Amino acid sequence: MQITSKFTIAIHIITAIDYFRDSETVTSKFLAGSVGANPVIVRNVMGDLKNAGIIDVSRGKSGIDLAKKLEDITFYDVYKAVDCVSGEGLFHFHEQPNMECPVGRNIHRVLDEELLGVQDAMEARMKKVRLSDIVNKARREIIKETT
Amino acid sequence: MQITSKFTIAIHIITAIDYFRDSETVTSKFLAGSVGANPVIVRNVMGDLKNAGIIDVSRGKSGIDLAKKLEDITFYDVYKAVDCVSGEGLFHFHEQPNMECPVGRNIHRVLDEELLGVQDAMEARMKKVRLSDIVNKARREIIKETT
DNA sequence: TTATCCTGTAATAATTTTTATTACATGTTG
DNA sequence: CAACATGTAATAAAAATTATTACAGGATAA
Repeated sequence: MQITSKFTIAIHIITAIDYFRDSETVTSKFLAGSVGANPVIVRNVMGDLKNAGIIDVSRGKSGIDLAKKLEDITFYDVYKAVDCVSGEGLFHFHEQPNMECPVGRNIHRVLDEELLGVQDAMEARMKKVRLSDIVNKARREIIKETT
Repeated sequence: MQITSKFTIAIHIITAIDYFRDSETVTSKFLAGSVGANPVIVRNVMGDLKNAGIIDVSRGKSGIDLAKKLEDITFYDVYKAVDCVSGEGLFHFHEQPNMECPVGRNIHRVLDEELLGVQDAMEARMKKVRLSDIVNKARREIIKETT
């Protein structure tokens, strides 16, 4: 299993919004072209990012913009915004342990604490990555191409 | 997305093997009963654990046993054994970023390093959880039930 | 204000991944 | 040899992810 591509799509979108802010009118169609996915997928991710207060979107010809400074957006914010692990947690627990069995009826409670610890460690790391790091790095890479 | 239930099944299996070691002949069918999954699923997980040197399995009536001490088995060992994230990494990258677009053709390279950092943090945490912790806790919970 | 463009969202379908099932060959024990 | 278990392939069922179509409704500009 893997974490949905909605996450990398969201990061891609934010990067593109910033990068093309001055040169293009950024729409879901434009972004879909850059991402290589369907415009509706992009609009759904845009909706998530909008609800999370990360981007500003309005209808009509206005275009899309960032609602926060890149320094103030972390991987974690985006991960939460697109709801990568829903309410279920990072680990999918097998659904029907046998309640007649002493191991079966206790394993869930026993494991949950440790599983959550692992998830917490991942999320803590995500809080340390800022979108400004990503965008800066992308700009450097793009400049490097032309030399 | 979530990490496959093969992982929690594997932990469940190891716990049950240890718990029932003295009182039952532990077979894939027996384990499948405790886990609440198909015996073939259990046998596949058993195969993974066997290949990783975590359990000993033999055909015929011999039963299943642990190949290592519980203190020497970590979440990470099990996670690697059942190949939770295959070769692809924890994050599923959208597959077709547009190579005509400066953002599109650089985003993968730019993100990969940070995504790997997150994955590493998760795996590092998994290396700290020992199966002995789990089994001990399970035994305590089971004893608590009877009081 | 009206034509145009774009977002929001529902409904549906296609694809991929997980999980389950059936079947049987092979090895082991007594 | 008989009884039982694992190993594994082939297949199917179920669930999750991603894509597509369609259209209502807000925003903009002439």
